Amino acid sequence: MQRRNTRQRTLVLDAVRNRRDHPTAEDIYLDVRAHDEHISRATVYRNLRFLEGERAITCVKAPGGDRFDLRLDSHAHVVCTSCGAVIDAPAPYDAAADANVAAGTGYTITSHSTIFEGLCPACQRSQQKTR
Amino acid sequence: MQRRNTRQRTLVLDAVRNRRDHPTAEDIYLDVRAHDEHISRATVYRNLRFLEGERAITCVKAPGGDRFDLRLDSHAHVVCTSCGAVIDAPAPYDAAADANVAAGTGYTITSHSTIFEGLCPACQRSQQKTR
DNA sequence: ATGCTTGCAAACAGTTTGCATCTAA
DNA sequence: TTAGATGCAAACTGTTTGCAAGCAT
Repeated sequence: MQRRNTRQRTLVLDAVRNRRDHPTAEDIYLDVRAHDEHISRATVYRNLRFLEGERAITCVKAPGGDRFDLRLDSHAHVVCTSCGAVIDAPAPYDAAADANVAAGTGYTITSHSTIFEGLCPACQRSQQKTR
Repeated sequence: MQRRNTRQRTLVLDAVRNRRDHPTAEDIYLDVRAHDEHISRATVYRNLRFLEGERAITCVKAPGGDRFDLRLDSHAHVVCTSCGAVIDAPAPYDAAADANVAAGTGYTITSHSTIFEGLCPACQRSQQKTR
């Protein structure tokens, strides 16, 4: 299998690179559309999966759909339960936990992911107004 | 709003109670179907969400769909990347992490969930055979 | 020239919803 | 009696796939 550098593939990778806010596949699609009016959603999805497989990007499984990220190291995320915003969490990766769970379950653990849930500052403010 | 104890609602709750393996909505639907040939998928989904809202059950966001659980305390899970099995992880809930992330981000953190990924013992064996 | 990639549309999985009917309280 | 609950089918969201045509190598 040969990797080909198509214009579309480059556009998708660049779109992920140009964002720091964990975009959804749809976000990337819209960004790429701004550069190429004819690219299809299928191509964007295929390339996101392809780049994920190549470990050029990673994906975060958030409620409401996958989010993509340039960061390659495992790290936790915070999701706003109101607006859906996703940011990196300032929490260290606990590698020892993987070993402990492996020992306790018999599973082979490759990694773990942690998602914190809460309200982002903006949504905290707008909820105060409402009440 | 009044909560009504319909036969269907009871069947759904009982079905979750009778399983210890984090069933999907479809699993529950099939179990309930065994007792009532005419119950609809919509009713099962509605009742799962309803019971979740009442905090009678919890749901785990696993790849491939939500999994339901009788346990009400926050706890980590292990997902087999090959067969999709979900089990409870023998890992303590780190409440201090919530406070740390809240302090570091300005978010109000309500909780976090951790999902370990790896291969269950059965899939480890079958992968060895294949190679 | 070869075969990986694309665009399109259709298929798909999981879940939710509109609506007329039914039923628990 | 009546508001909440059901069953059915259709809608919906996010994502994947079959296929003929296109393009990187």
